[in-house]
Amino acid sequence: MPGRLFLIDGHALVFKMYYAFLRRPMINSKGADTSILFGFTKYLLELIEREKPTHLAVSFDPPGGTFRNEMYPAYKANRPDTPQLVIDALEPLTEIVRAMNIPVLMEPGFEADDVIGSMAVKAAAEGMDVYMVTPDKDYGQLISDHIWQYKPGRAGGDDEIIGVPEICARYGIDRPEQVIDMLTICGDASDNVPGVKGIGEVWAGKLVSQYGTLESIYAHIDALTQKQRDMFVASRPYIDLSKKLVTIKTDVPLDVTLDDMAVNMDYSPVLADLFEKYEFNSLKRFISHIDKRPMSSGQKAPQLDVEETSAVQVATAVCSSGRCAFVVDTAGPGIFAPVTKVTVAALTKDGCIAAEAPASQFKAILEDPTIIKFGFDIKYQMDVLAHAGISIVGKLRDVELMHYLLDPEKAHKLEILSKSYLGVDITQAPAVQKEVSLFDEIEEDEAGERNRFREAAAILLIGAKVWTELQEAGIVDLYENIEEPLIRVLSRMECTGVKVDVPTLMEYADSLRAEIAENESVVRQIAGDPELNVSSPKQLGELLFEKLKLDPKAKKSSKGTWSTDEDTLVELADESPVIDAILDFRAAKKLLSTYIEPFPKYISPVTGRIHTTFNQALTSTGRLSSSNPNLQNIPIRTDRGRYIRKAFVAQDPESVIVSADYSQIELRIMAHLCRDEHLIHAFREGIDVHAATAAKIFHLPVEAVSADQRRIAKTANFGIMYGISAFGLAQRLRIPRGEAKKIIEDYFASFPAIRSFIDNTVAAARENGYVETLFGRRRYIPDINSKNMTLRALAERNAVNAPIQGTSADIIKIAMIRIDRRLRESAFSTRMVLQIHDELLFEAPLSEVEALKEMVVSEMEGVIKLSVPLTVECKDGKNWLEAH
DNA sequence: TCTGTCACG
DNA sequence: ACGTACGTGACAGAA
Repeated sequence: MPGRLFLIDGHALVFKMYYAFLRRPMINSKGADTSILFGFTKYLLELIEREKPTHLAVSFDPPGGTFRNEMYPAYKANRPDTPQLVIDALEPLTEIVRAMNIPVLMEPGFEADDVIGSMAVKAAAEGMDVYMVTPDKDYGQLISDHIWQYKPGRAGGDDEIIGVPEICARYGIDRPEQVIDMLTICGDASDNVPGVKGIGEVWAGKLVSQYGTLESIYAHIDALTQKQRDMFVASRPYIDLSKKLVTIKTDVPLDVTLDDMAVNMDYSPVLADLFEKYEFNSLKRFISHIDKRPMSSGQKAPQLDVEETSAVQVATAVCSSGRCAFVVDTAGPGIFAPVTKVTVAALTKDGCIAAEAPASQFKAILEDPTIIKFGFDIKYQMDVLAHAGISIVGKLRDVELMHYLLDPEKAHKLEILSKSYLGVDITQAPAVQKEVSLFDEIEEDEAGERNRFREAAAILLIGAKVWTELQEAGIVDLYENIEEPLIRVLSRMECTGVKVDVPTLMEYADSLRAEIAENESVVRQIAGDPELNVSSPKQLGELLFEKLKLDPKAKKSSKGTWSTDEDTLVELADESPVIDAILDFRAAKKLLSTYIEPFPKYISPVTGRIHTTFNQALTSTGRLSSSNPNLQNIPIRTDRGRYIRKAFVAQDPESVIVSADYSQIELRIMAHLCRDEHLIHAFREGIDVHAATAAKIFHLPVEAVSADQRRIAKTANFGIMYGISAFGLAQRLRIPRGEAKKIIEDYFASFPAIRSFIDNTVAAARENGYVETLFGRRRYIPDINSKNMTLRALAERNAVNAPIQGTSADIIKIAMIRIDRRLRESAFSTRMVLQIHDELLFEAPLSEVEALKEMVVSEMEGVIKLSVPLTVECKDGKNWLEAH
């Protein structure tokens, strides 16, 4: 019978999982250690998915001794005691394996080796391809044309398949059976198998290869060197015993047939119950096809029972369980809105209870460092509670943020999570109003619809599940070391705000308005239409390409409308003076309508400052974003735009703005990730990296690189990180496509490591379904296998870019956390006010500037040691413009 | 609400 | 033959 039989050495795999999780075990919500169960089960499910076995069995060592102990009492005698965790895992594991319709092979008196060996030989004789899944080298002796050893890889590494050629090469022998002679000679300290003392693997291999068998070595013992002869003779009395001990039996009588081992993925509903019990949330996808069955044993209809009770009772339950969920209600939007009430939920042995009360009644709980707080968008709640004189102390488990780490591109709304994690509809709007500007009208009507009790309970229950998923994904560290502490840092920054000088803005507004009016009239005049709306792309398109008949080569965009973006217009600049007028109009209008006019309304009457919102659970790559208003896109690239930055000032004449920014951080990260020696060298030596790139691709000495060549190299460097195409590069550099193609070819020829980094990263995305940053932050790339070439190409660019952009985001987040801590511990008055992806902005008293700069630079540069240095530029000035 | 445009890293 | 550099947010007009 043809097919693929996988025989799993259960004990070996259990021990592997025991050690894999030793440093950071998985603890479920009941406090039970599920590391081994989870690791083992996940390995099985992935093995089935990846290798598609037709037949499968797991073998465990039986309790009690085996025939080897009878013939040699010292066998495995000096093994350390089996860890309790391993012992405890065996029975539940057997239950899981059985629920997966996989037979458990166990024969009293024989080890798993013997059972697997016997089954392997038997099945191979019947025409199966057999894979013995084990890391144990003893199995090498069983390998044949139809039997392989399938060696599980170390964490993250690939599994290794060892066949006849590999095993022979490994020891330098001719036939796999000689592994027995090898093992006999070498002995096995951990099993107490004596072997020939003084002979190691190298000599054993040579001798076995030369003489064929152990017996033949003894037959030719006179041909050995004196030393070797002595060693073999000394071992003679017990060498036969050793050989018996290391020889795996292949004739154990077994009842199990091939049919019994046929893979049957129609799993028992019991399995779903077990996954529920152990909280294997991330494994449910493997059994989703059975999950849908109605009314499997013990499954309840989805519901969310919350008993509404008194604050005192809830407080008691919180203290005894050590955890709670909380939801804050405010009168109106914004971080200065007064807190109206707080709802707290807790678990008791009878279920979930919750109570609402004025914030002050829960102050003790919220400020108790020993209580774990579950919440949703905790940063906002921290902001508003701070103004009510309440701080949130202790561990923070923000359901939104945790879920963001699991898959940043999924929706993180509470009602969606409730549906998917609990099967419960909690009705209406998210737990907390977000992203509403300070002075928008308060939305009425919602209050009656929402149920804070249910929301708080849902947060608590979802929180436990999402937490186990973080453990399963191995990204608890990312949460606890980066995102969780960052919540407090960002909250402080939001509450601090930044001072914007309105008179500076207003003065500028007047000159911009004049410029806008002037250009508007020029355009209207040329158009011969006093009604023309210059801000309307549609009207502009019609003017330029129909009325004025300017080069109509571009008619792109989805709806077939004329494109009038800056690139298009610049191409046409020679053909009509109207173009320059339009461009000037647009530039001035943009500044006025985006960066000047809206700003006064964002100034808080409480602080006189602007308080942006940093969105921590939004981007696909791990960056922050800023909104209401966005302070991460204040102009800098043009002089007239940059002028806006003059309005970002320090609070008083005794203070200044300090700006610190990473130099070329993404390019440095790429250099580190791809280990390209030329790039690394340039950064280590402090050489201008774009010039160095130009020198490589144009085959010139660095001194001979022209400004234009450097510019081209700089564009190419960025392009590479974004997943360049010849078309894109050509367009950006305004050169023919052929030239762009040549540049890209020369680039990859000059930096071959980058080519393979890109290929490897795309391959990893295909293999795992996701890519990750240096700190383990994930981005899933589902389109990597799409048949749609455009989608797939985009997915490949994302796969390459996400680890670079994301690692940079991780690094500056760590810097922020450490700087924030130093600011507080060293009692600086300086406050961190903004983060702009690779730049941090501070407001500092003059007296602190020097100490601050030194501290900030050293913290930012010292976040992590890469193969290239991280360098930071730090300057100060009266305003943001001068601090650059 | 969607689209086009443009500000930033 | 196809589409064409990564990640954001805000504004104005069109629908």
